[in-house]
Parts: sequence; C-alpha cells; structure tokens
Amino acid sequence: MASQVSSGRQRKPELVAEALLAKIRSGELPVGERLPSERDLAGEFGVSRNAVREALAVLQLSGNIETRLGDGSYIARPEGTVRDENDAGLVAALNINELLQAREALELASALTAIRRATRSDLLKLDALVAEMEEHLEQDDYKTYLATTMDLHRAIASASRTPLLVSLVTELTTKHQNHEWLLHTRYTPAIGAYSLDVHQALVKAIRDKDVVAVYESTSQHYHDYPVLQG
Amino acid sequence: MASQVSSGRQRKPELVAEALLAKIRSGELPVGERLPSERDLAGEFGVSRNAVREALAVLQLSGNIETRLGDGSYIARPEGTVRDENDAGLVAALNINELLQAREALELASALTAIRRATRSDLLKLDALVAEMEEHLEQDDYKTYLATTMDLHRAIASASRTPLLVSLVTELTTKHQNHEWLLHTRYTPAIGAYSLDVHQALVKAIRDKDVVAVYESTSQHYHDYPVLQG
DNA sequence: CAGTGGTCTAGACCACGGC
DNA sequence: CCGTGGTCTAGACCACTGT
Repeated sequence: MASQVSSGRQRKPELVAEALLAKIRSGELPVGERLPSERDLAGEFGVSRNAVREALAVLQLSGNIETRLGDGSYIARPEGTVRDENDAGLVAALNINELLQAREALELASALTAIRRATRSDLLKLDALVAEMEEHLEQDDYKTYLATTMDLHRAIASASRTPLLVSLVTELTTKHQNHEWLLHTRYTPAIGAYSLDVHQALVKAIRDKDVVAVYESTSQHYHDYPVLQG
Repeated sequence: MASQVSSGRQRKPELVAEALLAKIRSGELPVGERLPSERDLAGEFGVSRNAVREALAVLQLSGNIETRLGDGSYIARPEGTVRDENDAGLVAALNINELLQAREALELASALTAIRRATRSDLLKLDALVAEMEEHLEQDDYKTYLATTMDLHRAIASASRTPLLVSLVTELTTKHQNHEWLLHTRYTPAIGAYSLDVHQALVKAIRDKDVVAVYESTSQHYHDYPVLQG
C-alpha cells in the first residue's frame, strides 16, 4: 500500500516526525498525551512500522516523547529546545586570562593523558624539542625559544592521542602567539632558565608517569607566567 | 533460514559488529581492505541485511570503516589511531571513541582545576547531584541516573571556573547523550552501583584536594565504560 | 489475557559508482 | 551494464506492561 512517494526527496521517517512535531506544536497532542500505537501510526501515515519507529527514535533523541516498553509513547514536552552549539566562536571569545586558564587546563589534560598513551617516539620528540629550546636559550633567541615552547605543548597534545585536545591546544597556542601582549613579555636570562627548567621537569614527569609531578609542574608553569594578572 | 538464534542475549547487529572488529584487530582485514557486500555479509553471518547494516552503522560511527555509496565499505583504521586532517568542525567531527577520549581528558582537567578553584557552594552542589544519582539508582531509573551523571560532570566543569571547559564539557556530554542509544548501554544494578561508587570517589577526591585520587577515579570511570571496543 | 514496544527477516525498488 | 549501498515494506516472533 501507500505507493512509493517518488516526488519527495525527504525520507519517510522524517516526514512522519515532522507531522507529529506539528501536532505537538499545534496542541493537538498535549504534554502527557499518549500516542497511538506504532502499528496504528503506520496505518494513519500510510508507511511501514519501521518508518514510524525511526521517526519516534528521532523524537526521543530530541526529548519530545518518552517511550515505555510494553506500554506506549507519551508526549514529554511541547517543543524541544534544540541545542545548536557552535564551537567556532568559542575560543575566539576568550579574553587573555581565560585563554591562559584554558591553556593550563588543557595542557594539564594533555600531559596526564600522554602519560598513558605516549609512545617511545613521542617521548623522543619531546626530548628533541626540549633540547632545541635549550639551544635557542643559549643563543639568547627568546623569540624562537617561545615558538618552540608552543611546539612542545602541541607535541604533548599529540602524544595524548586525543584529537580534540590536539585541535584545541593548537588553536589556543596559535592565538597566544599571535597576541601582541605576548610580545610585551620581557624575557631575561633568569626567566628563560627558569622556564626551561619547568618544561624539562614536565617532560621528565611524563616519561616517569608521575601524575603528581605533572600536576605540579603545570601549575608552576602558569602560576609564574609572565603576564599581567587581573 | 537462520532460525532465531535464541542463545545470545546480545543483539544480532552487535554480534556482527564485534565479529568484524575481531577480524580487523587480528589483521585479517587490513586497512584499506574492502569488505564483502552487505548482502554477502548477511549470508556469511546468517543474519538479515538489516542486521548487517546496523552493525556497519556502528562501525562507521566509531570510525573503523568508511562506506561509499554505490561502491562498498572499506577498513579505515585498525584501532584507536587518530585521524589527522581538519581543525574545523572540531567537536562535531568526533566519532564515539574520540568523543569518549575527549570527555575523559577534559573531565580530568575540570576535576583537577576544580581542586584549586571550587568554592564551598560548588562542593555542596556536587554532593547534591551525587545524592540525586543515588536516589535514581535506588529506583532502578537508569535513564535519569545517566542524565544526572552528565549534570555532575557539567557541574564539575563549572567548579573549575574555566569558561572554555564549561562550554566544551557541556557540548560533549550533550552530544554523548544523543548518541547513547547507539551504545546500547546495558545498565544492571551491579554496573550502576559501581558507577555510583566511582563518581562518589571522584567528588570526595575533589573535596580532599587529592590529585592522585582524581586521576585514578577518572581513569577508572572511562576504562570501564560500557561501550563497544575498548 | 490482549496489546504494546523491541527485534529480526526476506524481499523489493531506487540512485549511485565502477567497469 | 551490473553490483553496490540507501530506503522501505509486510510480516513474524519475542518480552514486557497493563488490566
């Protein structure tokens, strides 16, 4: 029955879901009301029970109905407020302090996750970056030193094998690098040496799988970060 | 044919998915290899094509295979290896396994940061949510229990006072809830009790400012998460 | 008990891709 | 062209819930 509706490019389940949603919106199906059985709905809409079930599954996901096994489906709420989150502007909206807080938290997560997931080659890469930082510092090339520091943090994120962390840390460090306030930070040999020390400790802590040491070195890193507070 | 397999309590699609996953892990199906057609797989496993399709849908969501219309399905990667490309899309682009990894890392960061920043009222709110979880569990209302669990994780993120973490954890838990139906989480009283235990330990660890305990309870939480493919 | 949702089947038709 | 995945159907059996 219900000969193939060839015209519509929309799938049957979607059409059914929208029809039911319309009835909910119009008040024809008030909250708490019990829906007809799946078999009845199939007959009413001229589709198979499978199509009806898929439509109901969608409405369940959006929280519009609630289904009870052996009983029936009930209207849960008149209009599901659908969450349409977009993380595009998420990072962009952060101010300086929030960005620093975010970096601290995310790099802590990266390092702790890297403890469990880093491969030997990951660790070697971290060693190489620390060595590179050391060289830049010896040549008083603070600018390159800073850039390599960012590379290190991105490498740690990579070692965590967590795609979202890689994306976020990359985005945050890049934004960090691009901000002019970073250029205002005055690196002296003493500050540089201290910074290197903290990063060496961080890498060592990851290799030693020392959770507490990772936590402390990360806290240290940001607590002493050369930036205006407030 | 293939009369009702009454033995297994597991659904056919899951059995098929696990069988295919085993072949992938064993190397019998190397990366890039093309799977037999859905019709052939149905014959091979003695199930209907629908069951095969549902199994393949799960493997697609977890990123193990890639399906091309009119062509076939191909092995995308052997296991939790990462996909390189794109930084756009971010959260939206994550599959289930990556989403779980991201949640673990971010919630670890939230909890650890909350150790330093949570106020007394934050802690009281966490207690309240744990108590609520306890009640839902006593009533065997696993669905509401799960929802409250997500609330708890969001509350912990709030307690970290880190805007980006709040946004991300909210987004991830919401997306997770929408995918829950595919995970076919089978909550039993034993699993529920264990889960509650882990969450209670987490909140206690935050209050005690016990870094190691936070790390361990978070690891525990996700290590034992009821989901296909560890 | 009868009715409901949960699952699975066998078969059909379509649109698309490669040969 | 043929085979593939994408969709839908009609019907079946099961486990559960309400009365």
